[in-house]
Amino acid sequence: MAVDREHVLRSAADLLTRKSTATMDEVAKAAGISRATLHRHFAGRDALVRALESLGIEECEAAVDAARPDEGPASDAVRRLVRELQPAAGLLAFLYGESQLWEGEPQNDGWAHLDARIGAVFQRGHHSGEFRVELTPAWLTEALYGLIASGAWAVQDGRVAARDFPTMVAELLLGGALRRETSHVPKESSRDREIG
Amino acid sequence: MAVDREHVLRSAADLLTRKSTATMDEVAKAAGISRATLHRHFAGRDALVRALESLGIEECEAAVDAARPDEGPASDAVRRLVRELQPAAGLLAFLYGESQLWEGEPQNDGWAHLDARIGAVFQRGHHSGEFRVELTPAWLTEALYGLIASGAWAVQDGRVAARDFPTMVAELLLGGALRRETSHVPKESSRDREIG
DNA sequence: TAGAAATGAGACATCAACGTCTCATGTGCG
DNA sequence: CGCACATGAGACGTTGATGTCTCATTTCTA
Repeated sequence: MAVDREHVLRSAADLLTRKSTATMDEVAKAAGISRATLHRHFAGRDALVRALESLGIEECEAAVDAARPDEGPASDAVRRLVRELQPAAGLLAFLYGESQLWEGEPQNDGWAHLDARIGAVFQRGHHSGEFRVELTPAWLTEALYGLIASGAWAVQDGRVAARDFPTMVAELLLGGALRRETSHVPKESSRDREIG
Repeated sequence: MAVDREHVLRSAADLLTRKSTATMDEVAKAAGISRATLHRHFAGRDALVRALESLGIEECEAAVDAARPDEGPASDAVRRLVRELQPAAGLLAFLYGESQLWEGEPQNDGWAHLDARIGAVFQRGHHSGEFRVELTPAWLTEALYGLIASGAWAVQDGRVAARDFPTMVAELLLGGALRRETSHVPKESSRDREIG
């Protein structure tokens, strides 16, 4: 009976990832509930997007936690990060596009916290000498979001296989960020394969 | 008297890059004309976006031409390409986001032509052994668009300096695509500096 | 200069999405 | 069983953007 708020948000995320301009009616239908009920749980479109924003931040924070960003080489941390972020990639792509519209509005500062955590990984890579200093942490963070969004869309349109997503994103990003002498990009250490 | 169609399109591109949901009224104001006149030149919002699409394709094609994609090392071709594409980056970012909405609609197949030309550069890099084969040309092309869009937004929000745009985008992209033994990224050859 | 053409300003109807509301139905719980 | 509550369906008014139209004004041109 009681609507599963989580399920509604997941459905909305799925739909809005594919069609960011979807109607409240479409969102409701996608979740299998009526528009009235949708409005009972989310005061309006804004409230829904805010909720999705919170969900996205939660998922990303959880992904960063799971990626153990402070452990081992920064490059491995980035690989883990991309892998952990993949489930949230679609939602992230939607929110990344949406964020271009919030001009001066009081946006959720959860993003700032997330940016800082991710930026710290790149910064760590700089200090350890793993990453090239020409590319700033801020830009690498931005590029990570951008590549994840591009990857999510490419997967959705069938231009990239879902199973290749982590490799495509992480190896492209790292190749640019990683300073290394050899052309061989190491496989992920076996320790990092327990999940994938 | 006669409205400068080019100027209207430029203004619209500038505005829509910053605010993709801008109203026809806002577009008109940004171009310094009345909404009525805007409608006289572009039958509606769709027509305007179509025109912007054509403009974007034109500019990209011109940029690819100017980048001499078949000359010299593929990596240098990519650097030239990014540099030539920078002026169109904002428009490209808008259209890239917009393209996520056209599901099955008959989109301008000028994009296919452009994709093919850009993809060919990466393919050339694969065949010559410059680029890593793990990253497909299709993905590299997608990533190029994504990074240009990310770069355009980062510049607009002041997170990246405009003058650093070509370096940030090209070096990140190439570092991932380029197979090289040394960590030193070569400066652009002096031949390529005549424009920048 | 006079006519033709283009523009600006604004009125107007239309339409789609929104948000609110009501009422009947169905489900869970005491 | 009977009550309370959540839902579904749909009506309703509102809003914002769109597209069309008119008319006075300005600008170009013959």
